[in-house]
Amino acid sequence: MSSNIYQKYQNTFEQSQIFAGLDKSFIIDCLKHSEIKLFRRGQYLLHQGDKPRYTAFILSGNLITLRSDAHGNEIIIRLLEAGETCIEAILFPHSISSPISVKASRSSEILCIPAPYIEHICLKNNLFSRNLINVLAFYYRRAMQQIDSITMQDAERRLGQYLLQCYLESGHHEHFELSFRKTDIARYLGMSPETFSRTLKNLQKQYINVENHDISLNDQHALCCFCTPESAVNCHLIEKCPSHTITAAVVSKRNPQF
Amino acid sequence: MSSNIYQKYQNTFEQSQIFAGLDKSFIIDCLKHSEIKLFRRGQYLLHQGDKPRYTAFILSGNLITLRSDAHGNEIIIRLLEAGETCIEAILFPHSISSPISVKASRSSEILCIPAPYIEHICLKNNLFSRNLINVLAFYYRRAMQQIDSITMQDAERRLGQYLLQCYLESGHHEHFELSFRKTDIARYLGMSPETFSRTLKNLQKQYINVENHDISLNDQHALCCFCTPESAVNCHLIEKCPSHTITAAVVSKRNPQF
DNA sequence: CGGTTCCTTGACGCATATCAATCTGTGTGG
DNA sequence: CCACACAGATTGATATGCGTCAAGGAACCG
Repeated sequence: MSSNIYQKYQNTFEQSQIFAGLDKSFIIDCLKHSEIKLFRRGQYLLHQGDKPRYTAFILSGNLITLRSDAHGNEIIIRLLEAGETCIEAILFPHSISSPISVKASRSSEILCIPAPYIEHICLKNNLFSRNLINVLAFYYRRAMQQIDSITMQDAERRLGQYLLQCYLESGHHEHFELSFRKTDIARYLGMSPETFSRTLKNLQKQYINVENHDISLNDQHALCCFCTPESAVNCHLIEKCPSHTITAAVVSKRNPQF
Repeated sequence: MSSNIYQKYQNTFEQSQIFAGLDKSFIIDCLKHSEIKLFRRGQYLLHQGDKPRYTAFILSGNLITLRSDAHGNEIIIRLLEAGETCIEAILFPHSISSPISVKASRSSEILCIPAPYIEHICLKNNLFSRNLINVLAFYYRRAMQQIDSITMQDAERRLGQYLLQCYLESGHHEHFELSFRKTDIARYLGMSPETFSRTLKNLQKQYINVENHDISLNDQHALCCFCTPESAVNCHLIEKCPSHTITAAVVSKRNPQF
């Protein structure tokens, strides 16, 4: 039973940060203590203000984490793919109210790992708690980048960086597609859907070709001008890249004080 | 030696999140493996792009974490007081380059806890690694709030919320002072120093009195209109508060889906 | 095929950044 | 102790990026 599920999603487990390095028996034990739920598009896993009961691991589909204010305005914090987790940060310390909502952006199979079990394996398994620390640290750093880019970069740079990231995550395919609705990507990048649309049109003139949700780069290096130290890490064309040498120079210019 | 230092800063240790619940011997052992350094105003503990060597625990003074782009523009991620830590998130996984710089905003005594020792006690002491998870989760949630307020709130609301937070942290003293330079607070709140200055002047007309870095509230509830679910948790005047009932209603309106 | 949701496009206004000048406070050295 | 210097803060004038409002168009789904 759990074994079947393990095999079906083995790749997803192995490539995830949260289960990295953990063996089959650990994951199967985790599956036995958890529940798999199906969420349809637009359905909520958690509402702002609720107390979370489990951590969500995406087996398939996409989730969105968001915050909304009293006027109903929404801002999207994260766009999640299979193998990612959310609602980890809200379990610690337990019994706090959630500052975010989580909803499915398309039909998604979610592994719901109960909060008490998470606490249990945190204490029992050092590798798991180490993984959890890595995950939290990773998303915390990503949040810093978001703050940075929202305050210091204009809409075009933000969108360009996002597209570059999609390109790199697609495995350097010059043709890829957006996994989320444009409205959601817009809110994730801190801009209105209208601005998103206009900005994409501008980029189209210079770097890319857009057809609905399909993006094609004019050439391999089309988006290189949007490279950052963070995205450079995931790029395996660095050596040949004209703009990377510049980026690298800027970063290494600074010297440690001690 | 280490024992003297422990006694001098006992309160700071006990009230910190990272050492919460850990006993004297643990902290003294930690002191023995660490080094106390003095940083003067403006001096850097870490530059963007460097590999961090330790976690910084503030014994006294103030630190600032920031990011800067190629043009020299800076944005401030956190403003830290005694008892807080930074450079924890950057140690996991180890040997990544720092996405942030850290500098002292005034003369500060910093306990520098070496990265290898942190890793060591993470594996050895479950309570410590639990604390670390709490700390990371806490700052991650704070970063989400920052993203939220930068995109959805105007300058006046952001500054009002910040002042309310200062008021609450001061222990509800109607008179308190800003612990940081106004320029730095401005960049932390995602606005220019000029906008900060103008916005503060606007608030002065209605809610508060400002004299340099000294702030006095017109009355206990002067800043209540800037209350959020996050700040409400730290407020012990909630029952009597006119605006809180409204905030509470908004939050509890949403129902869990299951 | 009709309806709904999502996306696009245009016109307009505002909040906030930027530039530039002045003012204030603080600390330093003579 | 005063005067000078400098960083920080304020203030005004101007520019602009982006949000908002409103309407039209395209794609999708039952």
